[in-house]
Amino acid sequence: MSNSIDWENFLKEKGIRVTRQRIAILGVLDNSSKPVSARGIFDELAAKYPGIRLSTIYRNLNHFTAKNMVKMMELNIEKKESYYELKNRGHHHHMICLECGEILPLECPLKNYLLELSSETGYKIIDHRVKLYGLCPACSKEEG
Amino acid sequence: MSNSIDWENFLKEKGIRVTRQRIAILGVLDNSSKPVSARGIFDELAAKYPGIRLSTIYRNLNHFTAKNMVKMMELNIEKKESYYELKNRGHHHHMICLECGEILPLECPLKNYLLELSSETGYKIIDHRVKLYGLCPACSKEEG
DNA sequence: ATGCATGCAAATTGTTTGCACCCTC
DNA sequence: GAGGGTGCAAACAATTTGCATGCAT
Repeated sequence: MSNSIDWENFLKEKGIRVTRQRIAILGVLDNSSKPVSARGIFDELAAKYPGIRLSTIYRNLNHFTAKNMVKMMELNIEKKESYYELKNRGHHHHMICLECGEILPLECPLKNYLLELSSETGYKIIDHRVKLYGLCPACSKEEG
Repeated sequence: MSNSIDWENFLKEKGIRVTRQRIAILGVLDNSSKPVSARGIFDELAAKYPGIRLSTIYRNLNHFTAKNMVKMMELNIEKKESYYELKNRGHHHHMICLECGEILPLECPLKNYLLELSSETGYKIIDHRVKLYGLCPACSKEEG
């Protein structure tokens, strides 16, 4: 909700060309408390930016991902749609309610485990994903 | 590698109609030490079952997933392709080498964490996914 | 002025669906 | 013989790509 971020400078500092569309996309990502899909971003922008195309969204999301500004993830077990989140929120994971879709951020429970595992196996662990699926208190009540 | 599993009976016991294709698909899953994609299964079967179609593979994988016989997952960060694994291997996770694609099964490090989290938050945790990405010892050497 | 970014449309890829026919129970 | 399963083709959905033009540097 940091309505005031100076995306123009943010992009300039990263050496990325400043365009209306890029600022708009970053704005949507920043305004959302949970990860958003490309289509989700598109839907929010379509009104204000009549000409905007999904390919533009995708191209920029890929660009941002490569520049390590956003993180791509799949939130649903079955859906093939990807979701994106600004990386400035710090490392965390998600718990998703299978019923209502609520998304809860979680602190990473693997810190120590990764260190141990790395030294045990000789693997250099670069990235990891953790997702929990379940029913939030409200929805689990309804189920009985 | 349990070449001897009696899939016919296996299916019958589950109340699932026995077909050549289903037995073949289960065979491929069982013979593979790592998760396989629908296309992967198709490629292995195309020779022996000339008429077989990807839609048959998908339909059956969905069926098996619904019957809780296999588990669907995405192995690659970027790829949208789903992978499938027999559930008879027990609960575990995967570490994937980003360089050579080697897949290592991992014991679940979250058992206690999930219990705690569940009682702390009131969430009923139904399922979860953990994936680690990195470089296996061999590949990390090459990178320097 | 140069080159990267965008709009637009068409191509790709993974997966699903409709329908007629076939096979299992 | 009845209903589910399969082959085949066509539909879908998410994402990518080619190309001409437009805009940021």
